[in-house]
Amino acid sequence: MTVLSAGSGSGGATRTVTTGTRAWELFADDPEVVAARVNGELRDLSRELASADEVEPVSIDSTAGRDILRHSTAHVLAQAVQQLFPEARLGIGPPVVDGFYYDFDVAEPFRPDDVEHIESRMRKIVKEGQRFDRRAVTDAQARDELAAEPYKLMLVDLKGAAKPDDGSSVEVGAGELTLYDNVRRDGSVAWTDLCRGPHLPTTKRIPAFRLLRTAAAYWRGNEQNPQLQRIYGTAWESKEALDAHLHRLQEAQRRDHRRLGAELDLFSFPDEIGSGLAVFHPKGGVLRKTMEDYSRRRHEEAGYEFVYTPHLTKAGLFETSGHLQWFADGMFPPIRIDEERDADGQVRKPGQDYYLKPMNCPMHCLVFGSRGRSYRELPLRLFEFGTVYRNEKSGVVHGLTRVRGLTMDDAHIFCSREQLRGELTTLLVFVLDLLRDYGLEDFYLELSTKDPDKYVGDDAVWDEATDTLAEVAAASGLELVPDPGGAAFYGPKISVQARDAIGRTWQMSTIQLDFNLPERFGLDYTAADGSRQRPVMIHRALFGSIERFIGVLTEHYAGAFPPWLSPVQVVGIPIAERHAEHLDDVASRLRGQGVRVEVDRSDDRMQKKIRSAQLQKVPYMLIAGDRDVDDAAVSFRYLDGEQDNGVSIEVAVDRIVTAVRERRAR
RNA sequence: GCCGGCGUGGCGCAAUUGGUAGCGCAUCCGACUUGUAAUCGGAAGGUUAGGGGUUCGAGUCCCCUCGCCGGCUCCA
Repeated sequence: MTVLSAGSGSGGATRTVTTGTRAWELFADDPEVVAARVNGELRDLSRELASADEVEPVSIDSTAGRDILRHSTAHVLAQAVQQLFPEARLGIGPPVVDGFYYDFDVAEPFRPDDVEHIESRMRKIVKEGQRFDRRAVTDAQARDELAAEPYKLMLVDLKGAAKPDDGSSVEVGAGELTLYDNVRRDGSVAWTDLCRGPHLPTTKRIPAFRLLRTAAAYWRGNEQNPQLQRIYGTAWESKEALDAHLHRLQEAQRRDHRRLGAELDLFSFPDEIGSGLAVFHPKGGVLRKTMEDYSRRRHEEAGYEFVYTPHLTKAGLFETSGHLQWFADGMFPPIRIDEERDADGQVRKPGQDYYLKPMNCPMHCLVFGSRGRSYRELPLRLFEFGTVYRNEKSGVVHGLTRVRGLTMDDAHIFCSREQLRGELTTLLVFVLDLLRDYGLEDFYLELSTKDPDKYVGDDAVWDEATDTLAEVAAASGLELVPDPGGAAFYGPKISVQARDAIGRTWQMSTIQLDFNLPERFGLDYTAADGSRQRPVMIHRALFGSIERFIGVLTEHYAGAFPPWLSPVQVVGIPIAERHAEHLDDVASRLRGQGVRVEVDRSDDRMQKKIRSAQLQKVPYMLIAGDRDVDDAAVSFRYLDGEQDNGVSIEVAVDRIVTAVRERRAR
């Protein structure tokens, strides 16, 4: 037998033990070890080993170890729930990122104080130190023991067909069925669940956990299935790790763009307008305008041409594009213009349906098709901050990240097949460069490829395009995550995922090939040899939606935008009223250089003014008192509390203007 | 769309078993003029999201609508 050190994957000391040894005997002196990886497969510490086995300890603070901890905690949750609510039927209880959940079928949904009771019952179970005891059973035995658990019975029927992505694989694997008994110290069985394991040796080995929230969830993730009540929780290898996680949750809350949007007076969602429809206030407006202006400039430099198209169109356009056939339920219902009849009842003007546009591409196709096109015009890059409306389902609307009215920084590139490779290469570089300029640094790519059952277009073109995307992605040096079958029916796609300041990932830009729309719109151009050729179309958006991008940046920066984006860049704070004039002079010099600056002339005390500017997250506070006035200087205070006193006005203005121009962090 | 929770001045929160809607911040006015995160005093501000019902009486109980929050499903 070979015993490896945790996480080593290879090497390690070789120890000879007899068959029948149990894994825990090997790691008895290490309390962190909660399971074993035997020949690459996770096993309970109590499982017997064979002499040829390669055994690696699994530590509770490893990824696999935490999953086991969380899954075991989910069992404790389920036991607690069934003790308190004997009629509750069990769904599934897998570990998820940073935690776990368990689904229950109960007559009454859980209430907040139920959760408290459940949690304290769980603590009792943990204290009891129940052993997790594995027992292999036949299908018939399992059905017999689980007769009262209809959902578990369904899982038994699904055995082998369990999808890895719906969580059911934690209950049943492809091999034999197993039950886990929770055995008390006195040998009595407290509770049993269908589960493939592995588990912690005992409940006592759960160092720290917390129940977080309840919610409804469809059985096996399908809307057609009944809804179960889900309880979410988290569990960690130590109290400190749990606290750190709860602190991260708090941090995410502190950064919530909905909260910061109100605090910083950036935007709001007036009930009077409707769900998912934002208005930008002056401070959010200047932020947005700055973002857009910079984007426009970069697009201009990169050879894009600007177009403008209306928000509303007759139904026919979306019949041509196919949107009405595919996505009608995501579109707002039509505005019906009734037909008009004359006195004789003859139709004078036929009725018409008009739709709010959910996408800009059909309009851009019309621009391309508005006259004959030459190969000399390609690639033709049409750009628009195009506002679109999507009838998002009521339950999904969420701050700025999921809205019903949004503005895409949308472009459609029409090029020849020969140009595709070059265009995609420069495009990806352009996209990443621009995102970096806005302060996102950490990316990975996702390549969505053909769903063989659902696509249009020529296989050869698909292959070529997909290969090109893959090459371009590889050349970027970024991590590439394949998403097989994830492409839309009309073409493959690369999406850029960005990690923010606290490590969350957001889907940002998409670069999507389209073999469908040029066909549907009958677009063509005259090639050098005089033949008519069909262009390939690339859809691309960097921000995705500007609203959402503002939301993401707000959370990324926790509202403390870098100077170039900050709605108010400088606040002048006079120590006494007599110093205000001096700051007005400085302010007007800054304003002359395009800096957004205010002088706080309120009758608050200076300390209060600092606090106000701090809460508004203004990057530069310029403070002036007698000393500064005498020296023709100002004193800097930055958001981190650092000061730089007695800086000459000359230097101060230059420092700020330079930081803004170069988009520096401060 | 589904399940649950919630909706009280601009914001954050109070309001015994159904019995006169309060507080802090912000706002406005006045006083004060102070070197790095909250000076003091005063005033104004609410048909308790909207509509309907029960009741002598509803912020509180019931129904509907709208909106928000947490999930599920969805996201061209």
